[in-house]
Amino acid sequence: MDIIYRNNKVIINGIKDFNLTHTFECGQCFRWFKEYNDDTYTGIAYNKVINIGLDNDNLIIKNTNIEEFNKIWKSYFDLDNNYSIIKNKLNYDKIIRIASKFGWGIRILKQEPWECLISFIISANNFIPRIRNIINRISVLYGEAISYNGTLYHTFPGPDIIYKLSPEQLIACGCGYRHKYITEAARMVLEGHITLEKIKDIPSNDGRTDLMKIYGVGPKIADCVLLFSFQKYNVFPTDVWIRKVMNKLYFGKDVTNNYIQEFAQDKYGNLAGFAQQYLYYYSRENWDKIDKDIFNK
DNA sequence: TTGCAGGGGTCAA
DNA sequence: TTGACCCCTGCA
Repeated sequence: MDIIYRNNKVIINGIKDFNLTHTFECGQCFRWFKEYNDDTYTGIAYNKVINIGLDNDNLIIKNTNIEEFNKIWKSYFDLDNNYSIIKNKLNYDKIIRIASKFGWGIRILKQEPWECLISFIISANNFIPRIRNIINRISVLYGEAISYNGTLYHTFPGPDIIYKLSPEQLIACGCGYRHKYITEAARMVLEGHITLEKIKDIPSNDGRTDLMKIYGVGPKIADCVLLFSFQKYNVFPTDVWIRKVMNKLYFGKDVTNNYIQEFAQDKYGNLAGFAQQYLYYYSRENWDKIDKDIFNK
C-alpha cells in the first residue's frame, strides 16, 4: 500500500477488492451519499467529512491527510484486511461464491459504536430511505455542522445530547415509537450500565448479551452493531431478507432464526459476517433472477 | 387522487 | 407465538 499526500487529499495505490457502491449500498451504513456528477461518495464519520473515490486501484480520499488516514480511514475501510483471502476461504460454498462474485467489492466498515447502535435501533421495522432521513434529521438538528466544499455536513450527536431530547423532539425527527428506545440507550451509556468501547475486547456472545440489555435492542440489532462497529466477524445478522434467501437457497422451507444462526456458525465460522454481507447484497439486488443464477449453474 | 398494506425488529401479553 | 407499533412508500 503506497500512500501519497497532496492538495488536502491522500491517494493510496494498489487497492484491491474495494468497490464503493458495493460497500456503501449493502445496507451496513446510512450516511454516505453519492455525488451526482461523479462516482465518488461523501460522508461523515469520526467528526470528519471526506470525499472518497476509486480510480482503478487508486483510492483517493479528499479532505484528509496521512496522519488522519492512518488513524481513522485505514481501519474504517478495513484496508489491512485481505478480502481475496476471505473470499477464497468462502469459495467452497457455491452460493456464497456466486454472491461474493457479484458483491466483490464489499468491505465491512468500522463504524462508530454509538451512531451505529442508534442507527440500527431506528432500522427496526423500517426501510432504508426512511432510516437515512431520520438519522439525517437528528444530525442536522442536534449535531455539529462541518463545512466542506460549500456544503454543511453534520456529526451525529452523542448520548449526552440525545438523552436531553424530549419524546416530541425525537418524534419530530421521524423516530416514531422508537423514541423511547433511543432515550433509553442514551441513558444506559451515560450512566455506565453499558460501556460500548469494552465490547470490542470481549467475545461476541458476551457483547450480544450486553447490547441486548438495552430496551429496544434484540438479536438482529445487536449483531449488526457487533459486526459493523466491533469487527465481530463470526456473527450472522439474521433479518427477514437473510431468512428469506436462506430459506430459498439452503433449506427449501421456512426455518427459525435460531436454526439459521447455528447453521451459519457451523458453516462459515469466523467468516459468517462476510458471508452474510455478500448474501444480503446479492439477494437484494438479484431477487428476481436468483433461481436461474444459483440452481442452473 | 386516495386508500391500504407492509417494512432490514422488538416488546409484551 | 402473535399482535401492535410510527409513518413513509409503493402500488392498485
